[in-house]
Formats: sequence, C-alpha cells, structure tokens
Amino acid sequence: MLRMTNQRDIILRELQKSKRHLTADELYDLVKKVMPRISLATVYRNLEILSEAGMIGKLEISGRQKRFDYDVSEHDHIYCVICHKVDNLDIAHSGWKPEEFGDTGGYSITGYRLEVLGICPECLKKEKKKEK
Amino acid sequence: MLRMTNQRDIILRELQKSKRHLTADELYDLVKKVMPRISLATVYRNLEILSEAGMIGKLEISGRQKRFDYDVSEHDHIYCVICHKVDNLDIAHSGWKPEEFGDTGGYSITGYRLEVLGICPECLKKEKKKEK
DNA sequence: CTCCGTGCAAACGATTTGCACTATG
DNA sequence: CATAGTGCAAATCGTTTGCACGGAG
Repeated sequence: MLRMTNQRDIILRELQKSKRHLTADELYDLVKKVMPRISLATVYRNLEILSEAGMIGKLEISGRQKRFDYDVSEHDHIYCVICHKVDNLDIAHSGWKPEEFGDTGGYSITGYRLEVLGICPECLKKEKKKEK
Repeated sequence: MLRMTNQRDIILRELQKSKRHLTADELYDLVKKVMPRISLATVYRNLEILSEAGMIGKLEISGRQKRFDYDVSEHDHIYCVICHKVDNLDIAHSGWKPEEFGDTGGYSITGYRLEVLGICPECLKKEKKKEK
C-alpha cells in the first residue's frame, strides 16, 4: 500500500501550492528548495504513483513533456503554442458523451482528449512588441 | 526548393501505400525493404519536410511517438489505448469554431486537437479471449 | 558546379531502471 | 523487521545534429 513518505508529501504539496501545470523537472526545482537531496527519479516515480492513485492528474500534451495537474476534477486544457504553458479550460464543451461520436469503426470508446491551442496573454503582449 | 530525391519519393509513396498512421521507425522498416541503405535520420528529416510542405500530416498524439498521416484533409483521430494504433475519425464534430470556446482566459485561439480514445476491434477481440 | 540531401555516428532531452541503502508502517 | 521507497548513475527511447560525401537541378 501507499506509504506517505516525506518526499511524496512535499511533491504533492508543492504541486498543489503552485496552482500550475508543471513538468517533472519544473517541480523538481521547486521541491529541491525544500529538500535539496531529492533526486529527479524520485519526482518522476512519485508523480506516476500519485497520478495512478488519482491524487493528481497527468497531462499528456501532444509531443511534449508530460505535465501534472493539481486539479483532479474533469476539465480540458488550453495551451500556448509559443511558451507551452498549460491552463485549465473551464467552459463546458456541451455534453460530449462517448456515444455521440457516431460511427467509430468498431472501436469501443473509453474517452477523449480535447486540447485547445492558442497564444497566452503574456505571449500575445510579446508578439505585439516585436511587431513594432 | 524541394528536390524530389529517390528516398523522399519512396518514403512518401510507402506511407500513402500503407494507408496507415505510421511512426518514423515503422515507416523506416517498410522503406528499408525497397532501399536497404537508407538511414533512419533521412526518414525523420523527410517526414518533417513533407509535413511542412503539406504533403503529409503530422500527428502528435499525447505522450507518444509521432505518427504521420497519408491523408492531408482535415479530420480528427481515434486511437487504441491498448495497441496504440491510430485511425481516422470521419464524423463531423458539428461546427467547432475557435470562437465557440467561450472564455479562454485571454488566450487567442489558434486551433484545437481532438483525440478520441478507445479500444480497437482487434484488441477488443483479444480482451474477450482473456476473460474466458 | 552548386548546394540540398544523404548516411553515419554521436549528441540530445525526457524518462526509466538496476542497485545497494534507508526508513515507513 | 519486511518491504516500499530512495538516491545515484547508467540505460533507454525517440529524435536531432555535425560532418564529410554524393547527386539533383
């Protein structure tokens, strides 16, 4: 069963405190400030275990590093194509149920992933500056 | 400008012939049968170039290897959570336009990616056998 | 002939793993 | 005190890159 070790506890707490969607190494940097001798492997291992246990979410954004989500409730994500930041998307994408996908070529549907792509406010600002 | 080399031509042709969503190394194996001395790097380079040129599609399925699409027309994908095969999803997800995502926290929307997850017919069959 | 493209091997970034040690329950 | 978890370094996986050579335009 799940032992609540010091490192596991700190990893979980730091992720929740950040209120962001961090990559393993970003979180590693944060956690090191509290527990300098922790190893990156431990961070990876625990993020995997915590997400398996449903205590955090795992975000597999297309073709990039995994990110981990402090918010376990169901929601989609938007991410910035420039800085790769990820944010929660709160809007309801009005009632998508597996059954609504119609003919799926014999697949049994288990879920879906919606990723909205865009440019975040910060990067929009920077883009405008460049134009000048 | 784009030189049509022998390797480029074969890579493109083999992908189209396969009618599947292949990874670079799957395609490499196919192409090697026709041109044994081709290198994996060349396959990667050309897939990148061909997708840039809009002659094939690039699929960045969450957290996995990239796959390349013989079909350039706009469509979403479904993929098998067991064998990781990817198929086209032809159904219209009725009129999604960037503007319809509502409040996006100041992001300027550039697109979205919809991935439906499921179990493919082949894997469903295998699962049933296991149950016995 | 001029470069773009190639093959090869080495480099790379993200993640995982084998191992001997440590500490939780 | 059993065994899950740790730190470290090395391994792995997918992908990219530097370089000298080769071939398309």
